[in-house]
Amino acid sequence: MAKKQAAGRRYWLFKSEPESYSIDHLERDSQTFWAGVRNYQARNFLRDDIQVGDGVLFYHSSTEPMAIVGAMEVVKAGYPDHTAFDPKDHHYDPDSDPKSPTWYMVDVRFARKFAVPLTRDALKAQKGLEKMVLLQKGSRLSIQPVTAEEWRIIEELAKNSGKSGAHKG
DNA sequence: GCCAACGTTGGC
DNA sequence: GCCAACGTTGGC
Repeated sequence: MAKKQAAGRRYWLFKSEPESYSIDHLERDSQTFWAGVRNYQARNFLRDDIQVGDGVLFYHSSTEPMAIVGAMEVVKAGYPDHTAFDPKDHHYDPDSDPKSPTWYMVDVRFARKFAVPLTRDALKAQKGLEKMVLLQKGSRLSIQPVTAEEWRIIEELAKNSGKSGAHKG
């Protein structure tokens, strides 16, 4: 029981630059493998912690506006990132041996796109999200944990901004 | 476009 | 095993 705790659903946030892969790409594809993560801390989450059924927030980074734009669900837990083995792939890593892979990925499916993106500024202004990894100064983790409480607040925000968006103001 | 924060590499 | 140099991330 060391590895698979029977704990409940857990929550995460994945970053992506929308120019390379956006929520709209995911909606089009409906499912994808989240490849190309080349950071050990993020790798550990992918390999060891992220489980089928976990909820994942989709964050658009390095864009205007930076925002959480929707949600996904994990449909396959950590397995070797094959893009590391392909010399033609942008994420090729000659040090990753297929017999003992360095890098891992998970599969996610599109759950929903928020009616209104929850911008970084809005998140920063939101009570209860002060400790979000995303909002910590200098945080560069592209795969990061989200607490159940943070998830709840964000779901609520998404729901409410969706409503008010209909009648502006 | 700038640059601070961070992670990785490599000389010693 | 330290740490300076370097490359990258990503907010601003």
